[in-house]
Amino acid sequence: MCSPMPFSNFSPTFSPAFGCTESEDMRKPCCDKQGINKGAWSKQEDQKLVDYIRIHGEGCWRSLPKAAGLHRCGKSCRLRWINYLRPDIKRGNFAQDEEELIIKLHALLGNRWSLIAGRLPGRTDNEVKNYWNSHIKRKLIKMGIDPDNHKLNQYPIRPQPQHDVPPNPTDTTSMNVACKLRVSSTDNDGVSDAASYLEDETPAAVSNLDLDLTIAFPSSPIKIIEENQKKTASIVRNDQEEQHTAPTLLLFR
DNA sequence: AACGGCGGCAACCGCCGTGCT
DNA sequence: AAGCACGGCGGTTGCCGCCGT
Repeated sequence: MCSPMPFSNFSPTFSPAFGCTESEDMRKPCCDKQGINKGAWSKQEDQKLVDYIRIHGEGCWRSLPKAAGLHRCGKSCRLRWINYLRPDIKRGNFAQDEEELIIKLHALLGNRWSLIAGRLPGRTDNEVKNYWNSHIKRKLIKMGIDPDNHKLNQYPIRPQPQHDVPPNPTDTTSMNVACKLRVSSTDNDGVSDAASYLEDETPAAVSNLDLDLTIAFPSSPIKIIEENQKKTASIVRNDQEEQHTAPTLLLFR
């Protein structure tokens, strides 16, 4: 799912089908929900799971709880291992570059957290998803950016310079901001293409992902010309003015 | 000090794709 | 071909700690 499994060859005794004989365990429900612990994991449970996977490796999650002496559903064990116990988990705050990468990848892939997390070594999909929902989403909303489609859905909360033509606040379509990506897709319809594009890349290559998330108001040809003239003029303006005329996502400056 | 609101995060739920019988 | 179980994924929930009143 995410980064390559460090324990894939963890133990020479690893057998993917450990405790998973067809006659005994195949084609049975995941768990009968009876006598199954739920909720937070205790240290003892964590230790049991870690110890078991250290010896036997991952595989056959359904039979794992029984084999490891855990009163948990296999899914729960898998989740606990992947999201918390794996030794390559990078815990702690997200770095600025990680945050930027998440935003860029989300613009490309949407809510495909496992794909996004796969580009962030040591981060899990759950962690990325939580960070997006609790931090980034709010941040973007504050900036007047729709976190779902990465378009400007309201004018950024900042004083407007007189020389700029303010968008009609009642015309929401004119407020749309296109995220221009230098990859094959330019909108959500291209997500699958972009996803496959990403999937073919190595993590190292992704770090060079050249995403231009400059945003611009879609307009008529005349307006586009006017935009270009403004942009050209804005080059010689100071940085503060430039922020008003060329609404680029601040995060990518 | 007590209480309530809020945010962060771990964990669960339910669906889907895949592979096996 | 159909049915079933498994693994994986995204959405959602609920607990817990922090902070303000």
